[in-house]
Amino acid sequence: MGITTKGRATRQRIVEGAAVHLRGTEPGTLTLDDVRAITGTSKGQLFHYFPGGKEELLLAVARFEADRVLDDQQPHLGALTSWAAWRRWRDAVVARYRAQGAHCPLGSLLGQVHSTPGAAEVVSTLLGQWEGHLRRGIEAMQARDQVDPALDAGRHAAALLAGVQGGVQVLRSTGSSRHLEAALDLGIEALRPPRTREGPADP
Amino acid sequence: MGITTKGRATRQRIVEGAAVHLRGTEPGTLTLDDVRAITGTSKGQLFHYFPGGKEELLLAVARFEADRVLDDQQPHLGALTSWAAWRRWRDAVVARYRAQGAHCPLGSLLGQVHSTPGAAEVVSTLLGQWEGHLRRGIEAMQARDQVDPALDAGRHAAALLAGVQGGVQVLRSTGSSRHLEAALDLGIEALRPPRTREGPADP
DNA sequence: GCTTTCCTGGACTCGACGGTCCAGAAAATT
DNA sequence: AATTTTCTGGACCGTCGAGTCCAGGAAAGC
Repeated sequence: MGITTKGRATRQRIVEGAAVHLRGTEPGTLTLDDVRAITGTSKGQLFHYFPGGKEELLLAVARFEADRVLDDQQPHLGALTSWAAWRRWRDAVVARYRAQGAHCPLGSLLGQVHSTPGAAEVVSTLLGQWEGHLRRGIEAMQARDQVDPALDAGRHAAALLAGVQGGVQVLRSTGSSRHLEAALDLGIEALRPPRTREGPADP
Repeated sequence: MGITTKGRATRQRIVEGAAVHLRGTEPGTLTLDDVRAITGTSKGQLFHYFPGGKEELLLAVARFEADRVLDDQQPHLGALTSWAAWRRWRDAVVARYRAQGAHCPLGSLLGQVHSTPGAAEVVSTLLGQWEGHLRRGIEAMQARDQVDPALDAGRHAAALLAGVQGGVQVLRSTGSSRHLEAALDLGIEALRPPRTREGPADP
């Protein structure tokens, strides 16, 4: 009564293989036979590890990809304590989504495993964590007197997150990162004090 | 050699019926038999009017819905010439997407008929028109000295559009309009002159 | 070493769904 | 009224893909 090391490895191989395939094609076109072919497994194994079938597998992939989304923005996202850090984060986001072009795992998941119970939870968690990082970043800047303390960190974090999400969506549709960059730049700009737009120097 | 009035009506009935169904369910679950059932038509008619099959039908629905998106924001979106008009537009957007909750036609289309040739064009056109309205609105405000003429209208329009798109996406996922409202409010706020945050009075 | 549990492979079922076909009704055209 | 075109209904087909089943191989436990 337990799971062997070999079993764990196979399960992991399935999830990662499916994730890779999902990154290269439209979601919804993914078939279990695709997964079989890519990961070198059999139907038996698929249903052995994911008794809930395709939906359970997709949800596992969703969790896997959700983790990657924030990881790819680290270490910048976790330490937004200077204007330079914000700049690096902004560049990392643009670079990441430019690179992946038409396929945002989050977007794919949002569009695909939408109405299931656990799926909404995965998305909510991801968005919540993302926004939390941004909010704490803004608060850190406020604590350092580089951002007006009267500014509502929660609102700005929410707006910034929305801008990034929308920018990525437009990027996926049109291939241009113009909106993403505009949303990021103006969103960050809005944090700077209105009087001295350059703000205190960054060591 | 021509199309009869009856034919036109049937075609329209098919498109609208499919659109209604698409608004109430996940896209991708739509089957031709669903459309048949809803619109009271037969397979023969479906392929008579849409020889390209499901894809052509979906594309027709996409165009139909894309028109609705901007129409629903009128007349506000077409005349953003005062702060009050911006406010009305903002309220209209929030109300519209709150009401439709989990199903944004644009979002559905983005996620569904993604990779086809004409689909990208529909989305690009819609986004382009939307952004154009916003840009002209900002320029109109600049012409009236209510917005700093040095401000880059194109960039702000792009960022605002991204914020709306992302806000709607979050709304679809979490059910909360917090992000959408934050993105709209802060995006519009960013247009106001920094010195006099209240701006000239609105007659 | 023997038993029990876990792991793997693949053949098979079965339903769903897109798409085809054609015959006949309804309009339009002459 | 005859004829041609368009419209409509529905039976039919082929495929594809999710999920089942079970038999045999590998580990783990005793």
